[in-house]
Amino acid sequence: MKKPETQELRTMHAMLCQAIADPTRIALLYELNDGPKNVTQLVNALSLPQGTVSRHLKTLRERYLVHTRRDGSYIHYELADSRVIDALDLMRAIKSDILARQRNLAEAVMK
Amino acid sequence: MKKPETQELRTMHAMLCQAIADPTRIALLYELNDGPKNVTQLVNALSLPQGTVSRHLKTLRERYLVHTRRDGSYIHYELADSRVIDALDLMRAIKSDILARQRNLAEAVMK
DNA sequence: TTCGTATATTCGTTTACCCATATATGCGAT
DNA sequence: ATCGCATATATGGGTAAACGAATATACGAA
Repeated sequence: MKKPETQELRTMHAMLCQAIADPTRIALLYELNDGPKNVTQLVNALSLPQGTVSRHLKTLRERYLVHTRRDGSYIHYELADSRVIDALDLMRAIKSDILARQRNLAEAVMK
Repeated sequence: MKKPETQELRTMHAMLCQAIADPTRIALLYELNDGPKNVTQLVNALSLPQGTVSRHLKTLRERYLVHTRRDGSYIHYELADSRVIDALDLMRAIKSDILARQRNLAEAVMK
């Protein structure tokens, strides 16, 4: 009864995951989780070159994880689906557990 | 009160996400979600070259998303943390919604 | 020891991504 | 039209990661 995902669907799945597989884009997504922001605000918040921010926003846009709303000369970006934050939080929790386990291991070795 | 993640932590976060950003590894993780399997079983399940499977398993191992148990000449792989499946499911749900929206859009244009 | 199966790794190549810098475009104001 | 700011994209270079094919290692059985 379990139908296998086609290769194409899995590739799309992977492309979506790839979108969140970069430190800058992770930071951008969390920033946008606080509310819509324009590019300049994101540049200031992350202290990154404007070109870099725009490039990563393009990646997120192309994968439909953010969308834009023009307001005069500003373009406001916002999260398209807050579940991406849930997914990021899950991965972050996994990471924290891995780190905690390694810390415990290190302590055990020290004694 | 919100402490910013260090760059290093965010990089680790991204490395974990990168681990799930490949179609083959996604397939491997879902396979392992059904229960532990050895490499040959995974090779047969996914119809991929053994070298390819081993290489991707190494990636997952290095990031602590799977762990191994040797049993005679077999090495059984199992999920280290089932939350990674939850994260993958979230991303898959997001993907499905994107596809549905595009289908609706296409239909609307047709009429 | 040798053989056969299971798993891992190496090699060479290609593809894809990241960054920084520079340049281009879009829009409001003058 | 031009100026200035906001945003986007193009270019070039470095690095990482993907693949197939081949080879190496680990283990059990004989």
